[in-house]
Amino acid sequence: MEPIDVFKALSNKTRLNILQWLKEPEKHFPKQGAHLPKEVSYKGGVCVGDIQEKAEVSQSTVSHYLNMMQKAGLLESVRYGQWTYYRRNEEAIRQFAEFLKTEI
Amino acid sequence: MEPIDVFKALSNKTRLNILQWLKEPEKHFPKQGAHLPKEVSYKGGVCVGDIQEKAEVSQSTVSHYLNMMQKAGLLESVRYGQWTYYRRNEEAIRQFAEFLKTEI
DNA sequence: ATTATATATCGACTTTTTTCGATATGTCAA
DNA sequence: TTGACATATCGAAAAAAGTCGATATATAAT
Repeated sequence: MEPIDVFKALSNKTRLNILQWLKEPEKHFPKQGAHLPKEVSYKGGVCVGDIQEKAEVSQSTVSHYLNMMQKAGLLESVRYGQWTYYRRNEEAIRQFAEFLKTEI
Repeated sequence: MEPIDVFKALSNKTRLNILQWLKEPEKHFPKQGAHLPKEVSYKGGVCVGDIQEKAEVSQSTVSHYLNMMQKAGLLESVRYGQWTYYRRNEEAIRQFAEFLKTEI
C-alpha cells in the first residue's frame, strides 16, 4: 500500500464520494443486491452498475476508478456471476489513517 | 481546508517529503537559521532556499509547492527580512488526520 | 447457438499537473 | 541608489490524469 497512490486515489471528488458511500451501502444504494438472493449477497459490497448510476460518470470511467482504488488498497472486489461487487478494505483504510496520524 | 486539496498536495513524493522533513527541522536542515540570530529564529520554520537544496528541484518549483501546501492548509509561512520561513500547521494537520479517521 | 447483460479494456482526446527558465518584486548592504 | 540576494510570479512545454465511446470478455437466459 503506497501512500502516494492512496493520496492520488482520494484526490478526486467522485472517488472520494464512492469511498464514503460504501461506508453505508444500504443507505446510499437502497436497490443494492436486487440481483442476488439474500443468502449469497456479498456483505457490504455494491456492484459496478449501482455505483456508476450514483456517481454519474460513464461505465468505463467508474470501472477505471474502482480498479485504481483497489490497486491503492482502499477497496476489494468479488465477482459473483456477471457482477463484480466492490466494498471497502477496512483494515487497509484503518492502517492508512494510522500512518497519516503517526508519520505525516 | 478542502480535503481534496490536501490529498492533491500530498500525492507527490517531493511534497510529502517536505512535510515530513519539517516535522524534525533540526534533523533534516542542520544549517537551518544560519541567517538569523538565534533569538529571532522562527520556531521550527525553514527558509525556501534550504528546502529547495534538500528537495533538489528548481527554485520556482519549490516555491510553487510550498504555496500549494500552504493553500491546502498544511503549512504556514512568515517572512523575516528577505527570507520566507515555512513550517507545519500542526493544528490543521491534526484536524485533517481526524477527518480522515472519522469521515473516510 | 444466439442473444442479452455486466464489467473490463482499448484508443483517443481533453484537461490538469509538473516542471523549468526567465523575469519581477522585495529587502539588505555598500 | 546601485548591486546582490531571496523569493514570487509568469509563460511555456512535457507528462500525467480524466473521461468518453467503442469494443472485448465473461456469464446468463432463451
